Amino acid sequence: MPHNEIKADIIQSVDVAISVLMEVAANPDCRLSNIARSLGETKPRILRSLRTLEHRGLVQKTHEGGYLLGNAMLVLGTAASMQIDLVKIAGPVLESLALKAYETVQLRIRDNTEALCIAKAEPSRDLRVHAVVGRRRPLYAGSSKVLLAFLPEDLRNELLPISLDSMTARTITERAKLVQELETIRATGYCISRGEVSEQLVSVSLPVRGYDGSVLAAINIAAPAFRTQEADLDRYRSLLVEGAAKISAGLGWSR
Amino acid sequence: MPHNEIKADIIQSVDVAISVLMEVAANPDCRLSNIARSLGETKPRILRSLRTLEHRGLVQKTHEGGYLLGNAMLVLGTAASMQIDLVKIAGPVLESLALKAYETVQLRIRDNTEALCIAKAEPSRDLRVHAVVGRRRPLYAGSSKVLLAFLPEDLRNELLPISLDSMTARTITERAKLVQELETIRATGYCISRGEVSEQLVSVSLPVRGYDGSVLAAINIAAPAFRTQEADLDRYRSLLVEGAAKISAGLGWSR
DNA sequence: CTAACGGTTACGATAGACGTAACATGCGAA
DNA sequence: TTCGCATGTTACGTCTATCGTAACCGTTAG
Repeated sequence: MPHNEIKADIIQSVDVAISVLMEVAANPDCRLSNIARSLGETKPRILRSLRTLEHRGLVQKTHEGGYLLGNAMLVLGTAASMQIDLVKIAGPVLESLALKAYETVQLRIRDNTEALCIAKAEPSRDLRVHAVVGRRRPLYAGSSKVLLAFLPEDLRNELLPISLDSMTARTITERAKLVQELETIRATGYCISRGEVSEQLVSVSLPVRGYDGSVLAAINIAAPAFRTQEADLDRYRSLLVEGAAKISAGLGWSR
Repeated sequence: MPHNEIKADIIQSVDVAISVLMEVAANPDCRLSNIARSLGETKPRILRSLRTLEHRGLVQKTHEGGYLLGNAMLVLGTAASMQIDLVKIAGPVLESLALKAYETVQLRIRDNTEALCIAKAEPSRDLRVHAVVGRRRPLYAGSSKVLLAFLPEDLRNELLPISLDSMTARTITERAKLVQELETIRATGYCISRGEVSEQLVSVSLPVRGYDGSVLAAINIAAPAFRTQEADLDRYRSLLVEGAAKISAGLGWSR
């Protein structure tokens, strides 16, 4: 059976069960057949998975037969946010930044080859940038570039895909230009993106450092371009400097 | 093997993997051997589970070798709070109540034979009641009684344990008295607990209803007894009436 | 030094998870 | 009505994926 060559001691049943969880998370109220089809598995297998997950409260079945994440998931989720220092410490800081900047603030980490949003805070105004915990973005576009910039050179090169897909007209797609931009980011310590990911948005971002000085995450403020002047970007930047310092300090970093 | 007789199509490997998750959630930074011992499983089995979970980012290993919940868990957790109507709708209401009452507010559901806290909001004052999402309490003591009161009679009797353990001197331990109290709660529509669960605490609670009028949850405000007058309890009660109505309405209930 | 413990690997035996196939049910079209 | 095509479910025999044992490293402690 020439199936998956590389597999390091993974329990398949658990692995598909996790896939099922992810699927339910991504498609609320989805049904057995959908999941089976999306994952390319047989229905009985998925059914068994779902039953097991339901048994433990990780998913629940609506009276119409759709599946949702369950209460145990809430419990595990809040436990996670208490256990992960980064989130625990960053939470209040993000809130405070969102209040002061009156724009959306996000905390992102690098998850393998992508940037992953793991926390956010949104201002209470009608028009605002919408952030989603769990959303992934390429590392080379927009604010996420900071996560790339401070990486050891070999790893950085490894993580840069051969071709840089352009998300908007302003996305940097030339590798050389990107490398140069990363250099600038490392020098100045921050990154400003104007419409690289989404035409109408601008954002400022800064690195967050761990106890050993390594860059663990990036915080950024994202705003609609039309209401954001240069002066605002400057303000956001200094707010972020303060916020990043606070989080980094909480993680044990002393410059 | 005279082990567990009743089991309805549960995948064991997944089941223990979930147990492992729970264990990691409850004991941050715990180690392989601990988990294996707590669960009464062999080390290799748990190691395989952990590896699989780590592979998918549900847990992560600290450089010291302890295990924590991982980033994927955060994602699933926030997905859960967006999917579960009750939490989604109640969230802002709880926040607003906590602000007005300036005391801790909790949302609880019945999970089998226990009350389970699935959301909370705490005021920003130094001395406050500490609530934990995921904490379980018996159904018959304190605020949780509302969850019992509105249940169909047969189920209610089934869920009452033979002996009511007293948590404090004020816990109701006589079954007859409890039944009478439940009657009162049903009649008045709310429940006040004075030190039934913890000596120094008082709390008021009300039922939250689903689209069909069934009681899905209970919200309560808990406060230190020493700073809570009768008038405060009254205020909390009317705040809760308002809040419960808002949540119930959000769930599709029209009296 | 040995003993004890945590983590890990190897491997062969077997329980248990697997897919196939068939059944149940509902819905809509022909 | 009957047929077709979905979804969800059960049954069952096959065989594989998962299990525990045992042995192996390291490190710590005594």
